[in-house]
Amino acid sequence: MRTDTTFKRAFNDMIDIIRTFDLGAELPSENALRTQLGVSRTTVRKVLAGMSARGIIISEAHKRIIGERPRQQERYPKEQTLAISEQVETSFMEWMMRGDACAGTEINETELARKFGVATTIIREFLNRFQKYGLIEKRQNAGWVFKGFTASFALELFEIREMFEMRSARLFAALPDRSPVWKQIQSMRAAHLELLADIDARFQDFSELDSRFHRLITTVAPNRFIESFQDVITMVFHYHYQWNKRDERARNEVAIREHLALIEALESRNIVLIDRACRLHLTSARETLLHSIA
Amino acid sequence: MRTDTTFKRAFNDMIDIIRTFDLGAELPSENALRTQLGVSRTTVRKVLAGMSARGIIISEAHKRIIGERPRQQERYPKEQTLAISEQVETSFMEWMMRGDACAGTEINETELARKFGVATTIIREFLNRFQKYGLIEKRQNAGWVFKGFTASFALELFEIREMFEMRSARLFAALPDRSPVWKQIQSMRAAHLELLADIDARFQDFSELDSRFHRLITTVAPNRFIESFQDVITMVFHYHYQWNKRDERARNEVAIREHLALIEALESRNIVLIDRACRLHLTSARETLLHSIA
DNA sequence: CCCCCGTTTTTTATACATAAGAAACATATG
DNA sequence: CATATGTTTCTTATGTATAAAAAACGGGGG
Repeated sequence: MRTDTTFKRAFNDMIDIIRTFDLGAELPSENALRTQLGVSRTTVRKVLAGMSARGIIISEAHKRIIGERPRQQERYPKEQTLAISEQVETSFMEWMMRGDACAGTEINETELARKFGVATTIIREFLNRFQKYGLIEKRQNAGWVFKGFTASFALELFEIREMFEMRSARLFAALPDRSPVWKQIQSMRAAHLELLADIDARFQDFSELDSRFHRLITTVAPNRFIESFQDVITMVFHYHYQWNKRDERARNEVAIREHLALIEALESRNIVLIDRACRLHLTSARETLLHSIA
Repeated sequence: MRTDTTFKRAFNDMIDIIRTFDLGAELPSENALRTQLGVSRTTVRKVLAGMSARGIIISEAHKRIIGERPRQQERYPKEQTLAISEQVETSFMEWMMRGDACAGTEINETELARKFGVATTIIREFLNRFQKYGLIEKRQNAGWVFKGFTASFALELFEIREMFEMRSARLFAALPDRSPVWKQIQSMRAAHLELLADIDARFQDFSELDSRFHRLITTVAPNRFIESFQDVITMVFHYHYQWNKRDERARNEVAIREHLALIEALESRNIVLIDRACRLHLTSARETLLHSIA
């Protein structure tokens, strides 16, 4: 049966919303909450009911009042807020990256389902979606093969990445001054500088910033296929570097500086500079990845 | 429960194999047949059993002999040899291309399952795989949206296609004389000329040749992401033009001539010529597609 | 030993069931 | 009559079941 992760996530989010109100304040309408929480009204009502039962909310005639400040410990644990399909992703990545799997390993749906403690349906669905990352391949009537997180995977990945990103970066040169992107680039630079200033403590935050930066660059001229490919890159970096922490701090610092150089080049509108900065960064990122695979 | 399409397909294939033997001849071993038919030995045995039951094969002590020439009418009909998941693909494409769906249409798993007469599981699996074509998008907990077979879809598709194909075509310039690809290019040219000579009767064969040609070009430097993108292109052309037959003959003839020009350019090894021929063909293909969408 | 075939065990493809969640409908209240 | 809440209906996420297909096992001959 379906898990109630949506409810639990909404419940947790609701705690945060309630904390912005004073005790005794009246809550917004169900519909307003629905929009804020990004779930259906059905779920909102379930959350409200749960909070009423705990005394956090008191339902009076035609209104709901905050009766008690919710405590953080009432939150549902993170794991329970993730749909099974999301948990499977993590489990699978871990299985893969941990090195339990080398190139050519056969992937057995039943076995994975057992190992992860989920239904086979979920595994199939996951594998079908995961196929797009280019790491597994289906064989008719006979399961899947893991193709390996190999050097050639990295090279093929970066060949495409280079095409896509150079294409987007070049488009910056022709971007009008009034484009809102320049503002976003500005705040992107600020975010990079901030992170750099506190690099020793926060170097782990880079991964997410990296993804955001590269996605920003590609948004200048949206293309669904390029955006979909960004998912591949994000996945690779997110999970791969989660299991390969070597030189993480240094690696990220270098990348930040390269990003800053690229930002400067973009702002110069000089296509030669843009090209150079972009290629420099991509080459360096590729070498780093290759290095960590070997 | 699982359908026996594998068996039926193998059965049909087996008829063809048997027809290459004389009456009374001894059949190859189960293992040999397994390789020829591309199925498991379990299925081979089922096929053999079925043929024995029909008197086509006579099992004697430690050997099997052909007792009767199988008739074509004993073949299972084509539909019964397609896995449900394959049939769903066709049904879905038809539903989409017929125009039952316009941009923004919400796709309802349950409804599709009912409409196509299959289990919801299959529909979900299909949609998950189909996602990569960029025509549908998933919304959390709320089904899918059809984004429409629109002009912007075609433009985005061709932007990528151009990057990929120009990249591969350019690589030809540096290809050594002894590369086996040149031979394949030669026979590709022959196939084009043949088709052109008989264009009035065979213009419908172009679609498949087109796909093979473009795939050949990309094989010079294999990249799993580019290959996967070829699937998108193949799908688009295959199904779209199945529902848009306008000017089909003329359209295909133009494309064949463009292919021949590109082949010549490739063989010249002159990067400028290659570039021009490649771009010319892609531009023309794009315009044709755009034209047929409008 | 190595290939062939009969048998048994596993795994995949597909159907079906059901609680959670979304959406639609209905009613009430200002 | 517009908006908020109560109720009903429909859809999705996930688990379970099972026949078909694949793979593994095992005994005989050459």
